[in-house]
Amino acid sequence: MAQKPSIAKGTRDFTPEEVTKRNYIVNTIKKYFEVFGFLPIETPSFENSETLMGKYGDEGDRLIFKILNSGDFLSKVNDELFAKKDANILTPKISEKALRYDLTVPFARYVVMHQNEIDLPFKRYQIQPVWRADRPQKGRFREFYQCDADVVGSTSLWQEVEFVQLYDTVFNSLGLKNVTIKINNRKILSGIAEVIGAKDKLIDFTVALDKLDKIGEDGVKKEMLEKGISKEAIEKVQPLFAFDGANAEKLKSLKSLLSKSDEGTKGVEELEFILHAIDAIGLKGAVLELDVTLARGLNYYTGAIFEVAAPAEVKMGSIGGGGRYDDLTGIFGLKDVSGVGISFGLDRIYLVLEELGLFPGSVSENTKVLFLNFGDKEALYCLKAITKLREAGIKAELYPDNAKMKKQMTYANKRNVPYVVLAGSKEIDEATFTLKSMNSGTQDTVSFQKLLEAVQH
RNA sequence: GUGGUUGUAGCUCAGCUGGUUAGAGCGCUAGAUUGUGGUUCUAGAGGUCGCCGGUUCGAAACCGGUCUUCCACCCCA
Repeated sequence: MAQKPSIAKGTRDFTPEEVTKRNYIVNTIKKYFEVFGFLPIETPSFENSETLMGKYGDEGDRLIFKILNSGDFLSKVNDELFAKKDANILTPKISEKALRYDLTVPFARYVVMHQNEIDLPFKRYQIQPVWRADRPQKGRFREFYQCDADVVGSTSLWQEVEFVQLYDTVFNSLGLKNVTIKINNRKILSGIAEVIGAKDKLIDFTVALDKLDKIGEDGVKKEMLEKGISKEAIEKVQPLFAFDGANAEKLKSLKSLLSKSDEGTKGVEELEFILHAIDAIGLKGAVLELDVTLARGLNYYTGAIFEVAAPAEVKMGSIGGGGRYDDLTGIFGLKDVSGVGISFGLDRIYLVLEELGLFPGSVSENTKVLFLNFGDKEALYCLKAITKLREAGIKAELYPDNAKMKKQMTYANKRNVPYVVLAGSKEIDEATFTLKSMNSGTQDTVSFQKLLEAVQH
């Protein structure tokens, strides 16, 4: 006897109900991607390793799933190499492909490879699974879907404005009110680091600042000290910790803080542009909030940074994120193509909607009419009617076996089928059908036309 | 990658300081009901106690390893 089967860590099966609900989210996102003018593309689930490696930092490299070479994958490894046991040297010898880690880097590769057939600015969306060799946690899986929309070939800040609208539109349509779209600008972070004289420590500085709401002011200061940022520098950032109030006030104090940094001032101006535009247009349900502590790990962001936080009552990490990257395709040799994009975290949105009970009741795609099977002659009679119902777009099916009636009825009941049709020799002789409503328990013997009408609404 | 946590019937879980044949509820199958589901009643099936090894006269229980679950950190959607 075989062992009980299992699935790999951090992966999941999806039941028909779950897939239906996931489709509901995906279809909503897809609809608005298209309404906003984005075109769909798809890329392979695995890429050449050199396309992915080194694009996400050391931490990212560790989390990339590597694919073992096919055939004799040890053929390029000699004893000397093997004896060293150095994974960094050995890995490229035995693995030349890797599973996609996100959709942005493959998109950058796509743009470079298809540069001659793409009309800039190019707006694309992509909804595909990605894989990370992470330790699973709540809302963290090793296989999960990203839903990305990006624009390349335009530096216009109107794109950022539209992305904020897109986030607002999608989450509003999903019934998810009170999401917070946090926005910041990489140039502001750079500017702050410059002003306090810690420009070489930009990454450490932003990573520490990012943790403010998690470990508090003292925790952040402690981490900055540990990373070698001077006490005087930390002193100068003090205003950031007391940052509060409306976006306009925040902008004002940022302006004075960064007056001596060209880059920082540029960042504030960009942010101001976006905030003013959104202010003038208005949002349906989301709140746009300037958050100077928002950093995001990906190193390629150069301008605006977005992150969407779920409603406060749900304990969940971010359900979306994105930003502006001025030179993403530069890593593949195509200079001066600016991009900006956002991502929706499908799996986390699912968990949030589930927790808040926001899935509409009508997402089920159930069969509407089940015809019971009393034998081949009766089944043929039923299938003719079923064919006509299907032509009318009604989900109808025949119970495949001539099983006991109780069994067939139980099946209909469990499947939550609202109507059952019984047609035996009596009905065949009269050219009628007995239609039973499973909800009320009542039944009537009717003509096909009446059956169709009854089932149609 | 670091630290902790979890695993017993299809599901949710009991199972005492190690001691006969491992239990419950729900679900499942059959019957009461020969062309009628949900409710009720009756009966029944279903477990190598995650896996491998060790301690012991004896292990679901104790020990080691491993896989898995969930959580925190790291990082991130």
